[in-house]
Amino acid sequence: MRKSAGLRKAEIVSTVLEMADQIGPDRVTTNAVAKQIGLTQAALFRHFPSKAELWGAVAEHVTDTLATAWEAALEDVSDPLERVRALVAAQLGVIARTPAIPMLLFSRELTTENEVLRGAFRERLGVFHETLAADLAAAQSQGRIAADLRPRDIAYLLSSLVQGAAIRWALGPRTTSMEETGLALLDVQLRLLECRKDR
Amino acid sequence: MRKSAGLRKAEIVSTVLEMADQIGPDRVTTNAVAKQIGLTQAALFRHFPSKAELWGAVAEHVTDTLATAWEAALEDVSDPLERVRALVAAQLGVIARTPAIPMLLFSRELTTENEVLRGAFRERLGVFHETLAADLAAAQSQGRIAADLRPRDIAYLLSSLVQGAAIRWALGPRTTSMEETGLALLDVQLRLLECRKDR
DNA sequence: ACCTTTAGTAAGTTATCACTCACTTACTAA
DNA sequence: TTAGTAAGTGAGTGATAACTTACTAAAGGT
Repeated sequence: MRKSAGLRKAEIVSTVLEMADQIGPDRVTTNAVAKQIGLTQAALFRHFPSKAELWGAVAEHVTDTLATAWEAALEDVSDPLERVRALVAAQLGVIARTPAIPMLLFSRELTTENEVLRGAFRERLGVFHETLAADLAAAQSQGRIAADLRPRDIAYLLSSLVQGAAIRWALGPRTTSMEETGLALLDVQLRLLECRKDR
Repeated sequence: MRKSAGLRKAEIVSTVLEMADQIGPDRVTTNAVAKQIGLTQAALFRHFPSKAELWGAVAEHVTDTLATAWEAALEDVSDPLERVRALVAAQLGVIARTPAIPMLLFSRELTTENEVLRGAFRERLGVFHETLAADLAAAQSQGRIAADLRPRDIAYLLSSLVQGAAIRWALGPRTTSMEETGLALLDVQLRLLECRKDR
């Protein structure tokens, strides 16, 4: 029953993420989290001095998860278009495994409440965008995609693809696999990008 | 000072929408709205029996605004690709003029709290998607876009484009015009779709 | 076996939320 | 002019949120 502080902190963070998906981020009260874990509400404040810092830990966990997934996806992949596909696939995978993320972006705790966290998230998404743009530029210099397209514009289109898939899945009945439908759309978009070469 | 019920209701709804954008949907308390308008909190309940019904009126106003904008955009436009562009542009315009919409999609009031409203919103987005898909299919039969693309997939890509632009703008510093950047991306995407014909 | 550390508890406090109700004041039509 | 109606008020209510404090008991090293 009684866990070490480190384990308990991790348990709290992951419980918050689960509940944020199930009932919405704003419904995640300290009481609800404590009950879910099987502790009293006061026990949470032994591990996190305030609810804001608890959300901070959650945000850090999410951004770390994203960064790790990108790193893993790009490992030993050097072909630019392969890297683009791997990056987008990784992003879809993390969101599918952490379905609270889309809602989190718009939650009170991470936007209105905590300007720093909002900045951190934006920065992370910026890194994603720039990485995509860099690989797209490389693909362009190899003549794999049309030269008259701006890499950043295409990167925006690909980022939007992920976000759109996530939104439809988050708001929808969640019957289909977000990862599969997202990847299918990605293939369509990548084929469009490569089309001038094909024929 | 004293307004008719119709005017007051409209004022309350538009105030809620403004404040939802400024401070986030969940921060929009009855007290805050009343103070903003210059009424007592109790006065709101003279016009709306509950806060849930107030949010219902807000959602109805938003969906009506969307439907009207689509209708206006499609009027006297028969060329399929022109219609697609007009639809997406209209969507971007409404969101730019009603910036609370993206947050609203993920707000507690319209998702966790009120399943009916959530369904209404989803249905509206579904109509948008189907309208796009129909015009894309028409463009396809005219040979304007590649025949091996599925209209619904392209419609998803275009919907995602709007959602992505809205997200970046909602989370970002809002320095640039969402409508302009969105339309620029739309042109890029439409050029990609038409490319197989061009050359 | 004992003692220090620390995870956890019980029972609060304060603030704020949506909502109510008895009452008052401003319009309007006869 | 006046009576009726509808908009608006002031002062509440109970529920629930985050957070506090004084205490308890389980680990772990010596």
